[in-house]
Amino acid sequence: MPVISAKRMQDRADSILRAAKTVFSEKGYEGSSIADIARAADVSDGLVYRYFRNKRDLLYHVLRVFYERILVDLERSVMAETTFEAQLRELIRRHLSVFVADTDLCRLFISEVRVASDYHGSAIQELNRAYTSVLIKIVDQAVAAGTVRGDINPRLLRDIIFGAIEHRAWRFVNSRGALDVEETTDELTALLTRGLLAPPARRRAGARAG
Amino acid sequence: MPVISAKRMQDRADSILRAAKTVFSEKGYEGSSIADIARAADVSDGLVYRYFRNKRDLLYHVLRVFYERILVDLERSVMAETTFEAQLRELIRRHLSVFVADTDLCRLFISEVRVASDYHGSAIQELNRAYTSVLIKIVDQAVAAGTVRGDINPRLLRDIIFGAIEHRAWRFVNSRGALDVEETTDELTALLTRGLLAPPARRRAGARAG
Amino acid sequence: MPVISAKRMQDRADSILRAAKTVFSEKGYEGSSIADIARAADVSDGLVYRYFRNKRDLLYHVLRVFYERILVDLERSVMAETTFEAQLRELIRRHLSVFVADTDLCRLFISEVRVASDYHGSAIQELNRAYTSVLIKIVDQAVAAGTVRGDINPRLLRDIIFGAIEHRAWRFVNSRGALDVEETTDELTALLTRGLLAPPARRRAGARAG
Amino acid sequence: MPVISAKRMQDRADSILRAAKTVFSEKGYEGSSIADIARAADVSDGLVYRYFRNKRDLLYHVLRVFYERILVDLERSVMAETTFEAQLRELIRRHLSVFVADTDLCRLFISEVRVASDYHGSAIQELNRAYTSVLIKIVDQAVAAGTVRGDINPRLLRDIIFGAIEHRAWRFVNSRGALDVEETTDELTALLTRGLLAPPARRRAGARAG
DNA sequence: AATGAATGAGGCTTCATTCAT
DNA sequence: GATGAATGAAGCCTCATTCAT
Repeated sequence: MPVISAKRMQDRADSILRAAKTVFSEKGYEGSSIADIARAADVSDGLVYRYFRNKRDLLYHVLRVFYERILVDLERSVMAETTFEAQLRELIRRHLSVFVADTDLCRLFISEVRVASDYHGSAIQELNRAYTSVLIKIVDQAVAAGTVRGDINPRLLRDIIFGAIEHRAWRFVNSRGALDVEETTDELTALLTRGLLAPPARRRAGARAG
Repeated sequence: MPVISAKRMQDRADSILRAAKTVFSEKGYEGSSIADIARAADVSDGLVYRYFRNKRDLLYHVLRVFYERILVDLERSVMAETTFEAQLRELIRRHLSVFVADTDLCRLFISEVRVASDYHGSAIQELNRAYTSVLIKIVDQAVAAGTVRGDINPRLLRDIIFGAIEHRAWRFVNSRGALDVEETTDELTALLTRGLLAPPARRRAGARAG
Repeated sequence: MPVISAKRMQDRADSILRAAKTVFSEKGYEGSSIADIARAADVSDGLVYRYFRNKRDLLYHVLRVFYERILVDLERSVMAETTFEAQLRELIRRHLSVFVADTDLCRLFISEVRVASDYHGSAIQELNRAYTSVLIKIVDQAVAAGTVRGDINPRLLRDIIFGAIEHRAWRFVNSRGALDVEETTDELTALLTRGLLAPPARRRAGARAG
Repeated sequence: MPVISAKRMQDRADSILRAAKTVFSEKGYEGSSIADIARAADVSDGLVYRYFRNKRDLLYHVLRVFYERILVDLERSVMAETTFEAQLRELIRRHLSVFVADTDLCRLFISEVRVASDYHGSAIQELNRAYTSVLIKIVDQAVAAGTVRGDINPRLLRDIIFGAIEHRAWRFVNSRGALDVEETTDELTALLTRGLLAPPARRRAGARAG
């Protein structure tokens, strides 16, 4: 017989988690204090420790919830597309959207977790792996189908795409500018699929004549 | 007449800067204390404040020196190449090398500075801009020369390249694996120039016949 | 009509008391938390406060039970001996055995209670008095019988004996060595009854002659 | 060039040490906070940590100073006596005096340190050993000289004497009664040297005739 | 009667920064 | 110019105790 209902407890935990998400996002991990979070959750300092082992644990839960949210439907919606290019475009669009919608959490992840010594091999890394594995999968399929060149290293490609998006989104976000998700998606997809180089001269023959 | 010579002052400042670089690199910004740095520089705590406004200022100076170092010759050595692809390859190689050689400083930059609210518009950002502008320049030239497709957005390309390298290098660095600079340079250059997609079928016809 | 039977209440109290004994013994008073004890007793934190006023009260009850246990039969078994020396030996043996068997409780008593400001005049002190009074009694009888010198101060003797045993046992206990109860009993009894000094020379002369 | 004179620093350290001695003595180790001690020393909390590694270190320094003080001249003054009995008496007197004069420190030692897991093998234990070794020495000499019975175990005797005194003094101290050092010294010395038992009857015959 | 969630004070310790020397 | 002693504000976390359920 719990003293308060399970729902009430869940609410409390959620409330602390939400508060932590907000505070961490705004002030960074080191810059946030448990007292800040407790105050934001309208809860006593001590209660935070009933629901989370310590400050670090709280951070991980925040990021776990985040990852679980962005993972939902990712694979399904990407695989719903039929061509490699459409799949790639969908993945890029979704990932850009995450950055636009959850900039602060992305920053948190980048600046506090990926850097951390305990990241390698952690549950968070596992979620990250699950997230990026969707890309690996579509590239493998496309290589098998002959759509994508066989000398492509899927893991390098993964780093290119996620690194590029992260960088791109970050810049916009921090310069407080707006990122046009659709346009960026198109440009990035085009660049990746077709490459930088102009087509061979014979196809441009007409242009040369002009 | 200064009580100590200007040269001696410069030596002191350098010594503190060097110490700060080491300590920050090893322990991160929050993890380092002024006392740590002063001890490493064989100087009193108080003296640090004569040369640098505060801990944050010290960090910025460390990164400034770092940037100035990696900027040296960058433009010259890239422009020394004659084709766009060679220029791109050179830029990628150099940037990958920076990550490999100065992992800790890169981490410092990524986790402590780019995140900071005072980064936008700062002197550090200016250096970053100077660093990345080399890429913009070679792309603009290549577009003008018709080597690179005219619909390429040079700023997007910049984010792709630097984002990709950062991501790639970071992964290797944190998984304690070795990053093969030459191989990664080749793969990344190839991917960016030629794109992901396999050439049109008619070009493969010959191969198929073989 | 109580909601639970008196017996059940007693069981609960006993269970808490047993848990407290274990936990206090293992971790010391300050090192133990009510939560520790409640968990060990398989009971809620709050219930502890229904049976005991507070943490301190719990400690006193633990020690009370301890004292009551070691008091049982003490007087009877000591008085069953017929000579003073045998009575003294029995008392020493039993007290040494308590230290060996219940080291942790003894430590608890020494370090947490005897020191406490509320000890003087407390129920625990009363039990301690009852315990040590057995010694006073046999000494008084032996003095009356002429077996023990009349100038002996029984209270000083009491402190000597209990202090000596405590000291001796403590040393062994903390150095993780084994204390030989029988040997220590013999030596201590001999020393106390016969004193330190060698017999006068003239008595040794005869011995030497014999 | 120290910022403040060495003397000033020593004064600070002494002042903190004195404050710690007082506060620990009054409230026990666990009951004292660094803030209490800093306030008593009229110093900031942080300064305590410049002079002492941590709270425990502070406790050990307090006890070290104490031991060094009571060790001074102990051996010299005991060995100045010529007979075993006089030496023993001197040792007992001095030790009783320590308890009377420094009750609180004795309590501190007994309740906080001897109990501690880090006592065994510590510097404090070494000081304790030095202190008690004086007794071992005079007993060994007396045994060699034939004054003390050869079957006496000097280490057992040490525990008897120090245990007895500790117990005796403790009781008085805590009952706020006054301990008569001279009287207790005499009684304890007599008891230990001559033993409890009345002399054989034939020797009392003469006394009876007297 | 029993629970255990909730409180909130308080503990130890660190450290950026200042300023008397 | 240089020192490093001194400050004091936080920070994280624990836990005895209470009280709504």
